[in-house]
Amino acid sequence: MADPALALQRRLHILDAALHCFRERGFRQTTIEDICAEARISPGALYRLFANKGELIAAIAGEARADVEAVLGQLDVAEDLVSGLERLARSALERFDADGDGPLLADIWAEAARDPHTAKLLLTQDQRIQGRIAAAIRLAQVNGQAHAAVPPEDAAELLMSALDGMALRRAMRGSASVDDEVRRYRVLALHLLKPKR
Amino acid sequence: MADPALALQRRLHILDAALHCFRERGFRQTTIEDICAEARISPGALYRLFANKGELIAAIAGEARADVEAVLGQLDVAEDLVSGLERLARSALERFDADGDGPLLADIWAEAARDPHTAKLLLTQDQRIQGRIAAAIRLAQVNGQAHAAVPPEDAAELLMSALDGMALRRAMRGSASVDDEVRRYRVLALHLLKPKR
DNA sequence: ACCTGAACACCGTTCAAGT
DNA sequence: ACCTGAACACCGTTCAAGT
Repeated sequence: MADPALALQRRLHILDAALHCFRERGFRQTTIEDICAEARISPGALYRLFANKGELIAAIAGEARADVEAVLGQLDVAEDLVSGLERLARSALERFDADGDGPLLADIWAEAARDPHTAKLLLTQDQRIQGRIAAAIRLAQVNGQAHAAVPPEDAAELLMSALDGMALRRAMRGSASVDDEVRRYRVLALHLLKPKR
Repeated sequence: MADPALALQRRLHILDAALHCFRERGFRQTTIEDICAEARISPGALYRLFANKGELIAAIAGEARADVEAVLGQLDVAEDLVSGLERLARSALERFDADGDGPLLADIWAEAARDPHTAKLLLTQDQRIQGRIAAAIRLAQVNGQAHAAVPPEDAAELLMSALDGMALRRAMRGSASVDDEVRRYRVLALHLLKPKR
């Protein structure tokens, strides 16, 4: 490989084309030919940079949820833990819409359930995200903002699971009002973190 | 079609073979040839009873979650609403395991996110299940078993979403202890339905 | 009326031939 | 060193030929 920097750039170019196709048609239905057409290269050129279609899928799967991690910064900035979680939920639910990346997210789950490599990738991410939320809960407890009868780790897992479940349902339905969903999610967060005495 | 009853029987036989293959290899990776070998028929025979592979997938998708509906009967029998929900969660989490039907469930979500026909099928089921849970919550409120600061429909949706999210995560991880997961789910149900006064 | 299985079109992947 | 694009193996679907 003569120029590693150039190779990386070409890889990113191809991944960009792949993302575009996967979003529109899903992993199964997009062909290598589709991706090559979108990236304006030949199959041979693609296979010099990626071993097979699965490698493209794994790369995209890792990227898609990485964006969620970026939103986590909002948790620390928020004036209130529950408001922070509400914002996190809003951005996730808005993104993983039936008309947006919802179907892609569903594809990613399916891929992870069958391919151990993708599974490990997503699990590591999940644990980071969950840890971050658990830390925010602990902080809120210290500040007296949260009573948290539930252990922080358990609460974090429940909050993530519920958000994933809601996002999946949204991917299936036409896009119902995000506001209603966020309101429901807020209720969940309140009940888990601030039980009435 | 000479004998409709025989045709139905043959359809069921083929669907049985398809389920077996889909469970093991997933929708994408199983070939028509696989299914034909499992059912001991020729491709031509299969295509006289099913229009295409998608029809097989849709049929299996509809069936897999129908079993969950059957478990709902436990809700009414349970001595306590939260215990009933706990049992529902246990049976769902046990079934949709990484070594069980978890990967199949993930495939089904992905299919529903792309195919409107499958989506409508799952949504109708979901609404029935949710309605059933909401009704159980309302009953518990009347009996004074649940305080339910949350509207029954919202609580039902949150409980279902969280269960789906947890099941998906289980499909990805190796099978962690079901007991821990069920315990967490119980905590969720308690906090949503019985806020401490 | 129903089936078989060869044939066809399509898709993931490779590799001989080019620059 | 890198690319092109024809070629190969495989898979979903069809249909001529059989019973």
